[in-house]
Amino acid sequence: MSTTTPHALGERAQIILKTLIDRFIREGEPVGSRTIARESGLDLSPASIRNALLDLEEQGFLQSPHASAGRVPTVRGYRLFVDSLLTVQPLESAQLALLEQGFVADETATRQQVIDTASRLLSGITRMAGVVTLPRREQLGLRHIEFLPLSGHQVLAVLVFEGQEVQNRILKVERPFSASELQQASNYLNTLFVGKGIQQVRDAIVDEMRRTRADMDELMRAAVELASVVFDVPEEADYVIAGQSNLMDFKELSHVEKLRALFDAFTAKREMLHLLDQALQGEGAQIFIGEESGYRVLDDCSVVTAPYRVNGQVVGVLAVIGPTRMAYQRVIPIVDITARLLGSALNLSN
Amino acid sequence: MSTTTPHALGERAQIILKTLIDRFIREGEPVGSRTIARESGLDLSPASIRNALLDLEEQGFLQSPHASAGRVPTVRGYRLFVDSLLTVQPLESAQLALLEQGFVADETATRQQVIDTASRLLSGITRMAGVVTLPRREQLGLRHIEFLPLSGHQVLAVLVFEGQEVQNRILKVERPFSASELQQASNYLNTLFVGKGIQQVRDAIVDEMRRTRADMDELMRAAVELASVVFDVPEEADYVIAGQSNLMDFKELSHVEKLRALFDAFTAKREMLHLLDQALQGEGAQIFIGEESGYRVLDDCSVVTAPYRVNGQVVGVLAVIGPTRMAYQRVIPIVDITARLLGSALNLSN
DNA sequence: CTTGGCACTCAGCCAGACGGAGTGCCAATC
DNA sequence: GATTGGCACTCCGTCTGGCTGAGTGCCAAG
Repeated sequence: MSTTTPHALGERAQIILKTLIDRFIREGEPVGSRTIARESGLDLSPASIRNALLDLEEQGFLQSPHASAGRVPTVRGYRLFVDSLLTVQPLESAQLALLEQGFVADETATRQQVIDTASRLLSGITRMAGVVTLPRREQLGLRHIEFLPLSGHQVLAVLVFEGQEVQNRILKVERPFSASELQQASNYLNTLFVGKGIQQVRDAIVDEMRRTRADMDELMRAAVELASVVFDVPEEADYVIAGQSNLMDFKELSHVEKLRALFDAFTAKREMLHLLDQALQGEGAQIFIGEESGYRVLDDCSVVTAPYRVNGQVVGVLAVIGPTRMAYQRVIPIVDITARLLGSALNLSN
Repeated sequence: MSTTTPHALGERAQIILKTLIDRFIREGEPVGSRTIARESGLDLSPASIRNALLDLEEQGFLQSPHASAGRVPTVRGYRLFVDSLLTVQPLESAQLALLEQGFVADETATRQQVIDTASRLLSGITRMAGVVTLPRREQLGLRHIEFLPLSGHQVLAVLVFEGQEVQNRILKVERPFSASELQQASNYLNTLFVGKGIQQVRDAIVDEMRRTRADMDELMRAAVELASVVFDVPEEADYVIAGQSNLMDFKELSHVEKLRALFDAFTAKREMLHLLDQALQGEGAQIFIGEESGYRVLDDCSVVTAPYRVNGQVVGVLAVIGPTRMAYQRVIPIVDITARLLGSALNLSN
């Protein structure tokens, strides 16, 4: 809003800003001119640094908590840092090993277990909160559909998707169906739907219903009816979170009220899902710093996200949530690699 | 350990203890003699009260945080209070209505949804944390078993139990089975197992395997093999928790480290499950006060539990977790009634 | 442009003082 | 013998003022 110039910062200013943020991320306390003079490698006196800091503050990259403290990055400062000052560290081999072991090919692992593992690993390695959204079925191909008779007017529908996803739904039906009727219905629907994504299936259902008139027997019509009920249920997005309590250790979040609001948002899920959905759209890793997320509860947090793929399709997002003062250089590659590993762990089972 | 006498407290002492604890539960601050003199209705001077308090302290029902504060109940004091001093309040009708609405008969609700609702209601009404264990399949009768062919060497097993419980498992198999083979296998197993509890099913499997020799064809043998794999998987107990963050508002828990330990215990689940398991054994409502639970993280908490039933069988537990200073008179009936409502909500769908 | 010097600001910490709440004990009273 | 008023004492919480250290902004000299 009050942006005045594109601010192509001079190299000098960039170095100073970078050392300041580096230091602040490491130590968590406002950084003064003397410190920067020592650590920047610039061979300038504190006084000169002070001048530069004053400029940076005027341009909105820094601020001081009070008159005689050092300086602290603003959201704007972090943004610049992340976008162009950051030197992404390669992942430490110990942590890489940890990740790979966590995803070691285990054919018996359920989808849920794999997802849980992913978020636990994220939070464990970063010591912050790890989030993984469940894969959106919308994007997954259907492997199998089956109807089973329960008592009288209840039918159990079983949907099997790519990527370890199995889904059950109990339906009420008008008249009882026998096992063999349901068997036929399942067979019929399988020939129609297998391999398609949910949206395609829906389209196919509409098609079938249109063509229904002449060439279909009553059973097939019933089958399509059932299918239309099953696939009509809108998918509810959801996610798994781990390591919430890690966030309690950061002093910048330790205000009880804020923390509580944050935790509540985690369980309410709605706002969180909105945010993660944005990350789903984008291509690669994405970072939301402080207020950028647009959600009050996240004002003091940053969110580092990366989408993951099954069968080449983006089906979900993982994220690390922590204080704005987080070690972005470290977190970014962690999220990135975990996304890849998770993707292939889910693929593997098709 | 250092119990000296059965301590049949005099009526006088009981009244004083009760008013003190009542007051402390309401206000959360150490209670002094003057307050009790005013509130007990005993028409005694503070000085007399002081004498009585001194006795109660010596007998271990009270303690003072420091020399010139009022007094506070010990675990022992709460115990006595809960066991014999407590006047259980009937549930306010507003809250009763809330509960009943929450469980309004909804045939389409899944087991998971019903359980979630229960724990949310518990936490919502008590403003503390609500916990509900998932129903133990061990106790539930099997309604249906089915095998479905997936690709090549994978078979999907679907188990349907009483009480909305559906369970999927993907199995590896030695040789591919055709759909009709699996159909036959399912039929066969259904005739053997339906209506039985898991343990009975396991027994039946062992039986079948013994009788296998002569009168069974290869397919049936395979069927039993499959079943033995499916039912061999030990059930992992689990629970759902809601309103964790409510606990952050209690000053007695607000020490960050403790709170964090507590939250971690909630997600680690192991110790919690142990405790809840004890409650499963007992008959009715059960209360663990402070250290009575035997788990360090719960030292400053009390847990009020009640088991719930499906088909007359106890299959799970619900609990409210809060600070030792909680309104037991209010919480006990809430947990109790919720248990009943949850039980019938789950029953209803068989 | 850079630098040393300087006055100034401000948070954090310590020490001391004070008031309030509540106690334990004792001697007087019913 | 239980009950009570009186009293000295303890201890917490809060407020105060003073001090220190860190860091600043500005200015004038290099």
